[in-house]
Amino acid sequence: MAPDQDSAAGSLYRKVAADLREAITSGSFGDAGRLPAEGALAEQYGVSRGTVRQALALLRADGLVTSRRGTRRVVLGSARVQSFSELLSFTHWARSMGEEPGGRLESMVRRPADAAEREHLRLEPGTEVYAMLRLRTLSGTPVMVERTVYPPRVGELVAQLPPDAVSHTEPLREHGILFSDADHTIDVVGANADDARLLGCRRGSPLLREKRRTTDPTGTPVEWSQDRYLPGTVAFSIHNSLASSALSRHAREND
Amino acid sequence: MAPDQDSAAGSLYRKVAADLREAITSGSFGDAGRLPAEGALAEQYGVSRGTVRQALALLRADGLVTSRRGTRRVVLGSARVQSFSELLSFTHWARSMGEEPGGRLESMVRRPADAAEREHLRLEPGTEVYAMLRLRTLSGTPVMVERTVYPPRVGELVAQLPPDAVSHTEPLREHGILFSDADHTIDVVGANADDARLLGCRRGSPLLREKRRTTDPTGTPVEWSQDRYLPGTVAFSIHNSLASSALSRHAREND
DNA sequence: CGACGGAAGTTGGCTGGCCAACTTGGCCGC
DNA sequence: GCGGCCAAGTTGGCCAGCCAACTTCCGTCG
Repeated sequence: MAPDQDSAAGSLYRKVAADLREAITSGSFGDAGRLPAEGALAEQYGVSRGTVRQALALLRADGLVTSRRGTRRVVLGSARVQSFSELLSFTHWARSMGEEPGGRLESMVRRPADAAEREHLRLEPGTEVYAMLRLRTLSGTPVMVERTVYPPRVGELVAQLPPDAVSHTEPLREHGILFSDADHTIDVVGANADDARLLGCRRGSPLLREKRRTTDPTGTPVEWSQDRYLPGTVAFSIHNSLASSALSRHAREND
Repeated sequence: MAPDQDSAAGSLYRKVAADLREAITSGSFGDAGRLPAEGALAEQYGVSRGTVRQALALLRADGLVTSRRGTRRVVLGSARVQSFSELLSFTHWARSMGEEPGGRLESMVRRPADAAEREHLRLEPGTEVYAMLRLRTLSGTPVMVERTVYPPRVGELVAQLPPDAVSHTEPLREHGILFSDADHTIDVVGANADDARLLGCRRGSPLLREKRRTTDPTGTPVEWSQDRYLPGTVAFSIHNSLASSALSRHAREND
C-alpha cells in the first residue's frame, strides 16, 4: 500500500508538508532544532512562501513544530500518526499498528429511532434506523464493544455486508458514503451485562467510552456510535496549541 | 470581562471569524444552512478573499462549518467553547461554566527527577523538580486529583504562591511563563489510596485520567501533569475532519 | 564587565490576482 | 418525461509582493 495515500496526495503544499514531516521525524533538524526559514524552504522546494506556510500550518496543527513571530520554527515532537481515518476506522487504526483487526457481529436490527437518535442523526419522527452491536478484536483478543446506529440510507448498505466483514467504512466509501467530519466525546462508563459478557470482564468494571457522530461533506449525519474499550488497550491522545486546536473539555451531558 | 479577549483580538481575520461564529451560533444562516460565498463575505467585511479564507479555516477547524470545492459552506454545528485555555486551566474552565473552582494543596516537595520525569520535561540527569499534589473542587465538591511536576525554573515560582491560590497558570503568565502547546493523553485508571481518600471514592474505582505535557513557545517543557477525574464530572470532546485534525488514538504506552 | 540600543533576520498578516477542480441547476434533445 | 450536456457559481490552490511585529545577536557605551 502506498504510505502516502493521504499525506502527499494532490496539492503541492501537502507534498511539502509530507517531506518536511519525514525530515523532522528522521531527525534531520535535531531534537529541539530549528527549521530553515520560510523563505529558504520556499526557494529549496521551488514554491512560493505562501505554499510553504500552508504546509507548515499542517505541521503546527499536528504539534510537530512551534511557530512564533520573530524566530525560526522549533521542532517540538516527532511522528504523529495520521489521525482522521485512524480515528474513524478501527480497522485502519489496527492495521497501522501492525495488529490484525477482527469483528464479530452480534446483532443488527431495524427499528424506529428513539428521541436521542433522531436528535443525533437529525431524522424526522417515525424514521427507522439500523442498530448494530459488534465485538471488535485485536489479533483475536476482544478489546471493544461497538454500538452503532445508522440512518436508513447508510444502514441499508451496511445490512447487506457479510456478517464477518472486518471493515465497514471501506465498503461504504465505495458506495459513495463519505466520512468527512466527526465529533467525539470521551468518558468513563461501567460495563453493563452485554459488555461484560462480550469483553469478558465483570459487570460495572470501568470501560473507556467514545461517543462519536460522523457526518458526510454536506453535513448530513451518517453514523452515531458508542464504542466501549477495555482499559489498558487504548488511550486517546490530543495535541492543542494557542494557534489552533480541535479539543474542548466540557461537563457531562445526559446521554 | 471582555468576552472577546481571545476571539476577536488583534488580527482582522480573527475579528471576521468571531463575527461569523456569532452569526452562526445565533442561527442567522439556519440550522444546516449555507454560508454566503467567500467573495460575498470579503466584500461585506471589506477585506480580501484570502483573509476571509483564514477566518473560515478557524471555523472549519472548530467543526462549525464544512467546506468542499464547488459548493457553499454548510453550517455543521454551533457553539463550541474556546478550547485551549480552558483545557489548560482548570480555573478558567470552571469559571466558563459558571462554577466556582477551588483547590487544596496537599503537598509540594522538591526532589530529584526520576527517569520518566526527566524524559517528559527534557531535563539533565540530577536535576531536581517540584512535585505537587492538589485536590481540585467545583463549588465545594471534590472532582479531580492533580499531580503536577515542574522543572526548577517554573517550580520555584509555583512554590512561592500562597497554598490556597486557586489558579496557578494565571500568576505564572505574569511571571513570563507562557503556555503555548500541550499534548494530552486520556485513558482510565483505578484510584489508588491517595485518590480514594481525597476524592471520597473506593480504592480501585475507575477514574478518567488526563496526562498532559505543556511547553512554552520555544518548545521547552514547563509542566508535566496527571489529572484524575471522578467519572460523571467531566468528559473530553474533540472535533476532527479530513481537512484538519489534532487528534490521534494510539496504543497505551508505559507510564 | 554589564546594560543599552540598533540592525538584521524571521514570522504574522493582508492584498490582488489567476487558474483548476468540482457542484449544481437548468436547458436541450431524445 | 427523462437523461445527458453545458454553463455559471464556488471553493481549493498557488503566486508575488508588501509591511508590521517581534526576536535575537552583536557592538557600543557607560
